[in-house]
Amino acid sequence: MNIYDELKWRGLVNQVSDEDKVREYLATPGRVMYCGFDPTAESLHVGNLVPLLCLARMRRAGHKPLFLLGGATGLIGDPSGKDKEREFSNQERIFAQADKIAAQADDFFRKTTGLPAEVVNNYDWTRDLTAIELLREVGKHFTINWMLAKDSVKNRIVREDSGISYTEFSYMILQGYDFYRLSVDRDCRLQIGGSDQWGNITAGCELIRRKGGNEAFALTFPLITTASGKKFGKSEKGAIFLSPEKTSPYAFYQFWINTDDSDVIRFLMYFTFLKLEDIQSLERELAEAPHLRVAQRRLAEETTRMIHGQAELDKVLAATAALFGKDADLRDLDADTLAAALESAPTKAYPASDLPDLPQILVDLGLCPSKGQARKDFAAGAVSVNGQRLSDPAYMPVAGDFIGGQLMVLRKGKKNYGVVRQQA
RNA sequence: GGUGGGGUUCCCGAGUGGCCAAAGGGAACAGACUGUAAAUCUGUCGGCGUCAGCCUUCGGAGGUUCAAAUCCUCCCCCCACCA
Repeated sequence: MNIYDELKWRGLVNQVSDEDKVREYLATPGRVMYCGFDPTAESLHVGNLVPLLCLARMRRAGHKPLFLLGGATGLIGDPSGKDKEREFSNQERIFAQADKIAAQADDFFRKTTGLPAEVVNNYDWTRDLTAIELLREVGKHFTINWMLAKDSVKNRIVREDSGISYTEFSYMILQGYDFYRLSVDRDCRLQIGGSDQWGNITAGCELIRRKGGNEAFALTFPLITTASGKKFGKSEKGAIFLSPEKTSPYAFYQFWINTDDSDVIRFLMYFTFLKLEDIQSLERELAEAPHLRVAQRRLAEETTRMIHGQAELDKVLAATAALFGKDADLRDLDADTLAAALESAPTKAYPASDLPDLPQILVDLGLCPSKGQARKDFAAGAVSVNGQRLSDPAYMPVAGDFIGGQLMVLRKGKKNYGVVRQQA
């Protein structure tokens, strides 16, 4: 099947500049396409997964996707989808973040396609561009009238309270120039991106056309939403990052396994490489036995393996079985298994002789924001020690509460764990 | 520059001298029910606390008062209309 049609049944096509021509373009293997990522953080997050995966899908379909790192555009600030002008962050920081993201992209491509990522950085061709060159070679091809009509600009001009700086206003020109350069240097004729990138992408198509190059195409993905209308990709604790340093594999897996029934089938299409018939069979299982959560498990496994690898997934599954399994009595487990299961849970060590009270420990572990709240949580029956609910905040743990003489497992709510260790 | 309207606890938004840690809604957290889902119901929702109370908060700085988010003065910021 043409990769374009696969994107289509997965529900990943929001807008295309020319459906027939894009399909035709993608019908021949070895085609080049790109998607840009501005290094505005030190790690990509699950919100970047759709475009990232799409590049991998392209390669798996025999094409040559480019991962464009926005070293230059990251210094400017994309107004798309933002209702306010943003602060600059300094250049060193952007570049350091760019290095991390490049490494992350590389890791992702090796895991999903077996080959390293092909990373290009727009700073490389923007760095030496003079203002005169930019204005003569690029600026001349854009009319202000046309630029003002773009949603990203219009939305900001309409707002009396924010406006848009000339810097951010110019962002689309730089991104357009990227596309132009890649079309000339790499014969890249397709740019993909989130739905908010439509204006920026078509700016590139327009520039390429006006400068007399090949016709170029735009394709955007839909905005990923959840059935409940919440923003996708945020947990209570904030964004879910792909970097294990910022979001542990355990937390990553938990994010996916908690997906709503009403979202999970869609997400399997967006975020996995599973075939349509496999997803349909999961859909049937979900309908027949929702409590088994087969679809959610599969989604969490596929995504965790994709990002963190099989070895990390195995550890996460062991931890999950220990903490949420049917007959998981924490006391039956040996301390080592438990320690491994709770590897990513917050841990605190105290001298055996000088243990603070439990509310203080909950605060230290970050499970409760304050001691007052911790006491309220005790009163509400939200706290358990080694799997046993405990309602007395004044309870002082004894030696026997430390499994294997080493660790005590605290839980607040249904799924917030912390580990207390005894210091010798 | 002129005139008018504003800045309240995470967000929206009431409150115009004591009954205000401040209505209501949202978000969030927890409990019940479940399936580590959704919906629903219940509770909590500034900090500390031996739950009596203490401390901090209503743009900022002063002042009036026994007592201020509420009154006065100055300052900062935002919005609307006019120039």
